[in-house]
Amino acid sequence: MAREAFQTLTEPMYYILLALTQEQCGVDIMAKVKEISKGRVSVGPGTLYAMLQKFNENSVVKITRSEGAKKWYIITPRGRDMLTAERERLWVQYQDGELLEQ
Amino acid sequence: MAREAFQTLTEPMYYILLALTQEQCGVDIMAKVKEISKGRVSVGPGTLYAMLQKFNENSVVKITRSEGAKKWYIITPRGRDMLTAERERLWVQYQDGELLEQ
DNA sequence: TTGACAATATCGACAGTCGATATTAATATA
DNA sequence: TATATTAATATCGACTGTCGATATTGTCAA
Repeated sequence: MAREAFQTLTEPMYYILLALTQEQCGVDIMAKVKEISKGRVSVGPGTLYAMLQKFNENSVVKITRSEGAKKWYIITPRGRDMLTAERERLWVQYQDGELLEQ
Repeated sequence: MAREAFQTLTEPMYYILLALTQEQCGVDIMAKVKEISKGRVSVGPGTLYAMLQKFNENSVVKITRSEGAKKWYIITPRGRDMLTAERERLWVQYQDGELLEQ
């Protein structure tokens, strides 16, 4: 049986989904990721468009409209759930590192 | 030019290094990762031994002693710095997800 | 129509993950 | 001493995701 997809989100995935809490087209997502991460993270086109396809196939994201090749995306409820779960996981992982302080 | 190694640590890497804040051999690391993560994370041998080699080559970890094939490892100061940096990154990424709450 | 541009899509090389399996070494037992 | 058992490490191949370079597609202005 196929392993559950997107068990833990990678950093690019996380910021792509965060960007898609508002409708955005591809290039806007790249800009938005930079904005949300205050310049720390940048996602290249190879990663982005491959991921958008995978996310779309898995109903994590959906296409809202398209003009020619240009497409707009937004996160789905399922995607939001994944994002929330991932955020909690980040918190737990951060907490598990507390033994560094000792 | 080679890209800087270990820019962001993956979840397995993070817990392996956390386990190595005390001297451990391979199988003990696997057990320790489970313990630290309260059962949430488990690292298989394929991931572990490949990573230990890479970490060792990059002075993230060092071998303290060996008996036959069995080796003990511990984190280096460089490894500790990486772990601290990664922990801060996790916190930042968590914070960047705050816009989900709005 | 053509040229420039904006946006999306694809490509190949690479890093890391994973469980299954192989190898190695120490120990127990006949 | 041989041999079986066990514990631990090491390797393998398939797979997912990343990345920047490049190709493709579509739009608009001249």
